[in-house]
Amino acid sequence: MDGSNIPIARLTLPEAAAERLRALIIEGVLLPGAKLNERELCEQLGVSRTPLREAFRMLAGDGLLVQLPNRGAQVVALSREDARHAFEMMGALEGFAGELAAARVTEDDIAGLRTLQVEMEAAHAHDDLPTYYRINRAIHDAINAVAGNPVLTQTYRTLNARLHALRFRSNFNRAKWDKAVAEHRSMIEALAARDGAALRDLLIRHLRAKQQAVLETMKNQDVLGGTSL
Amino acid sequence: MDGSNIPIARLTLPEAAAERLRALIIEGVLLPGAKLNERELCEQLGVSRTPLREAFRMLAGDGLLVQLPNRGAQVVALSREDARHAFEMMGALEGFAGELAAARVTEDDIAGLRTLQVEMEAAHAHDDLPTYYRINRAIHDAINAVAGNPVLTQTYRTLNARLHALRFRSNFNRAKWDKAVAEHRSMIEALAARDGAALRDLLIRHLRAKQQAVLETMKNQDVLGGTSL
DNA sequence: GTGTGGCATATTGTATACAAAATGCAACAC
DNA sequence: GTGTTGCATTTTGTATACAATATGCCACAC
Repeated sequence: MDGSNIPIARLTLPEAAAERLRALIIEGVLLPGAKLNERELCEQLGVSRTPLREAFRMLAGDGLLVQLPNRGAQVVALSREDARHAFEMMGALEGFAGELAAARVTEDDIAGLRTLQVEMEAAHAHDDLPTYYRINRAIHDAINAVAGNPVLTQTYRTLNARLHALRFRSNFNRAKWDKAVAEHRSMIEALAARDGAALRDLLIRHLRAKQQAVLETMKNQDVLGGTSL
Repeated sequence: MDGSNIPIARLTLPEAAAERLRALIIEGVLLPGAKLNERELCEQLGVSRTPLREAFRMLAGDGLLVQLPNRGAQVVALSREDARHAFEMMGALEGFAGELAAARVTEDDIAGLRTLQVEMEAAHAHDDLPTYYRINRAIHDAINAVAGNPVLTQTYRTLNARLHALRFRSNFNRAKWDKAVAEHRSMIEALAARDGAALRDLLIRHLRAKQQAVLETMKNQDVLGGTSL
């Protein structure tokens, strides 16, 4: 026996529904604050209310949905303060991941990251923004993976999803892009040098730049929504 | 209108069931690895399967339960590695909370913490372990509250619950107790001095002591359970 | 004995039915 | 007009019924 202990993944309906909803939220099809009508969503997803409601509970646990008793679920709408807290936490998580990664990184890991960096520079040179975003995410995920702490990775992913659900359109200009690419280069160098403190600082500063850009775009909607979490 | 915008908290059945189950798990009535039979639990909690299953989803999101498709839910059984990762993460969270707290603490906060410290020393002097535990928790919660980041607090609480579910009985002796009380004293001093780095180190070291004691007791059950998260 | 097939039972997964609460609207009072 | 009451409708909350899967056991072959 022992097929490597990997039980073939058969998605149950609540899991499938949650995955679909998560995507809809992160892609911005379901916007922050949107009310989710159960009956309506059931028809669209082709499931009955029972599994859908279980999906709601899962997403609420991830902080993507807010459920109000007798008043249904709605997509989380982070206030400016909420976003600030989420980014602050994200900085701590990324910084910690960097420290761990620097302590545990292997030569193979570094080689892999250097490849990603080359691809990123290419995307940058070709003005290929979608590819840049994809590789950017891959690099950050890789650092997290190198950190080798599943609890951290899980927390990071969940919070990341919540931030993506913000649907920010920060004014992304050439100067910021150039800077970001350069920062990634520095990160990989810090990692290769096993300089945890430097990598930590780089990651936190890197994120802070994004945070400021995002919070800038949220300036006006200040007291609007605002949920507890 | 405006009754301070505090909608009276009416617990829905899934929430109530989840709260009850969470308590049962943390108090050790439901032990790690225990299989949860839906029908059975329904009778004991006096709810039907629908709300119970929603409660399961919530607790699974908190990492207190593991759900296997078609095979039901069971209380999470952390492997030694899982516990190590959880503690590692916890250290990062507490350390970060300490840094934030040092930057944001007010004189009132410090006064409150000093009071707690006095109570802790009293409990220590009277050999009152339950009270000590209560105040210990209060101090750590207070530091987290002073940090002023709800996202951090939420993550901290959730992970803390998972660790408590381990049901460790680390050999707690007089020497360790003395040391712990002294460490708390140092923490509050570091906080009063607004020395974030020092507080961070103290909190991490403080936790590491507990971690080592716990992992020690888990030495034998090494490869036994082991869940993914 | 060991292992296999197949059935009965138990358990979980999903859909639906019914209950309770919230919502919207119209009639009415003032 | 403004505000309020009560009812019809919609929506959510919970229980239950039915379907699908897993589990345990026994008979049987070898």
